[in-house]
Amino acid sequence: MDYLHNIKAVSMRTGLSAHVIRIWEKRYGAVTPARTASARRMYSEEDVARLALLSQLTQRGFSISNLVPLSDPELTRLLEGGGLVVAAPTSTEPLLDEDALIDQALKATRNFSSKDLVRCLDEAMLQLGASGVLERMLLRFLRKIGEMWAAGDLTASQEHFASAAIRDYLAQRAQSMIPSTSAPRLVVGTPRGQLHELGAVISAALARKAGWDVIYLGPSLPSEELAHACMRNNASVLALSIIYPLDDPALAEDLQQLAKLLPATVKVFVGGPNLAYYESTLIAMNARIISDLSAFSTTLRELRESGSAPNLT
Amino acid sequence: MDYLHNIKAVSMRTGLSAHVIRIWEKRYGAVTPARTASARRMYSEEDVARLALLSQLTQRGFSISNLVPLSDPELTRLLEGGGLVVAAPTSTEPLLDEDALIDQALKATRNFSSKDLVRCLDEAMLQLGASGVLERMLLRFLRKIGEMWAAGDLTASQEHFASAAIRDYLAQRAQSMIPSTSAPRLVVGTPRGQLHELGAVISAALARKAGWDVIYLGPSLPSEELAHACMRNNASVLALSIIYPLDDPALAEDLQQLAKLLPATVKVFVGGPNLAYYESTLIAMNARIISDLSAFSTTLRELRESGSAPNLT
DNA sequence: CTACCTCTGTCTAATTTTTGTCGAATTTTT
DNA sequence: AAAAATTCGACAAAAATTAGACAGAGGTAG
Repeated sequence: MDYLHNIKAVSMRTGLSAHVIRIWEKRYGAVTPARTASARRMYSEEDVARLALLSQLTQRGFSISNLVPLSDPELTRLLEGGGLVVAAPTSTEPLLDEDALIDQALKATRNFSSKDLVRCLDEAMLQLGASGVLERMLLRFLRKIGEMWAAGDLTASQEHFASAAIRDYLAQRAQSMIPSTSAPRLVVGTPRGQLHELGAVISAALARKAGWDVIYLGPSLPSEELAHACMRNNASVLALSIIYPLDDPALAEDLQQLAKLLPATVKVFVGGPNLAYYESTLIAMNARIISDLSAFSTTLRELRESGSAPNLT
Repeated sequence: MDYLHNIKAVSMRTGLSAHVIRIWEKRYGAVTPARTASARRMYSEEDVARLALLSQLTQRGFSISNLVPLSDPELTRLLEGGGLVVAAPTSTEPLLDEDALIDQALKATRNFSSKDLVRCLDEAMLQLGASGVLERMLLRFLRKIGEMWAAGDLTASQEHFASAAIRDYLAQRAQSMIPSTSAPRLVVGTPRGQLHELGAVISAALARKAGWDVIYLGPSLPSEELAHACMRNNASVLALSIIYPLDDPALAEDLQQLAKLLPATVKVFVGGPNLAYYESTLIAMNARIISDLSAFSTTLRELRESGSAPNLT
């Protein structure tokens, strides 16, 4: 019934090293495990759960000494609330507006500093909320990067670096929501030749947040592949991001082919800074152009709720 | 009807050595097999099942002395609740385990099931440890994907999906170690034309684990960009992954140019399934070919400790 | 800006307990 | 006779314990 765990098992389950588990006990009394006759620590299931919570929260930047006085339910709330519950600890910095945050993010990108970029995004999450970051800030950031790149103020490696760092950030912090089994599927990617994946990354995070079961494919997929992935997974939406180049005849052709391959049940959404060149093609294939991410988000929610997705195997 | 097994058979079915089975009986009374008139141990099917459970659980860090007092249903519950495994009963060679995990991962990839893929990776982390997963399993998985893709058994979208899912997984669970300020820098990416980033992802995770400050650039960067990123960040190592195509003359040229652009202080490591085509170029540019990831890992640790990295802003 | 301080995690060393492996002598099975 | 199991004791390796030292990050006061 109440099995007790040795420190090794606890270490494996919580991701904390045995050293840290002991030192937390000694310094802060984080948990007080039972002891065997020979002084081995034996942890209850509750101990393990608490340590797991502490582990998650310290990884997000909370300090262990502040965490320890809290009860388990408080820790849980903190974790779920994304840290919004408790006042920011002793930050005397002036509140940054969206523009300042974007500037900071650009600076971090220029310096290849993932640490600074993460800090900036954390700050932005607090200031603007998840939807503010996804729907507005990151989008503007992305456009800005595009402009600077075109102007030669930013290198491709810096752009790639930022994409990768933001991708990792979103994977880590964006709610790792497990989509319900009834969630409709959405395939995200960029078409062939489109190497910039940040737009797709943002859309994927947004869709996950809207309760969709997202299948993320990454950049540069030919139309057969996109169509195959949609059909194989019975997806009801395909979201594409087009950023550069913005006038690729091969891409227009590819899109036309995509329209032929794709069953009519799959709605196509396309986003990008300036889709004028592809507009006629997109209209012909009945794709919807995303110009506003919050509208995209709303649409996804509506689609999900209207449940127009008869999912079968 | 109740067939009884001799100790050898039990040993093979549970993966435990005959020695261990006996000593567990003697010290802890793990099971009490029937005996023949001449004192041979004869194990029932239930005995075998219990030993198999114990074997699985000890492999995960539970200690045998704690386990023995539990009943079979309790052991089962522990196995299911504590780990994330469904676990086929009683199949146990370590080699087979790794193969089975890879098979599972391939199946998840084919089905575009990130849930299954994550579960499989969690399981693998427990069974093989982080370095086992990074240095062996994922590498073999990657090769297998390459083969299947070449054979037409897997689509590009499936390959992309797996890359993205594994990338997210590693971002989430691999310890988001914050490198110390004195950590030497390493730039990771794939050269121009190389769209498959999984190899680079694995190297990046490995390097982070070895205490390096990793700057991840993602796929397909021209040599100027790679060189620029290295110099801009005062990196001491550049790690490249080359997977497909394996005979691209443009890439060979690009590598030569890279050698010219890169300062001599930057060591170059290159990994890939079969680098014969580029070998002469790589040797000429004094790059080191990675054929064994655990050796790569060791080398990185050594380099870091020998501390030949005068870092400046 | 520097010098100090605290917080936190890592690491080492010496010791003890737990656990797995081995060899030798003996008996049974093939 | 060779192969397989048995028991027993010895031993080696792994894991856990304590205590203390140490280093990096970040904050604070001068």
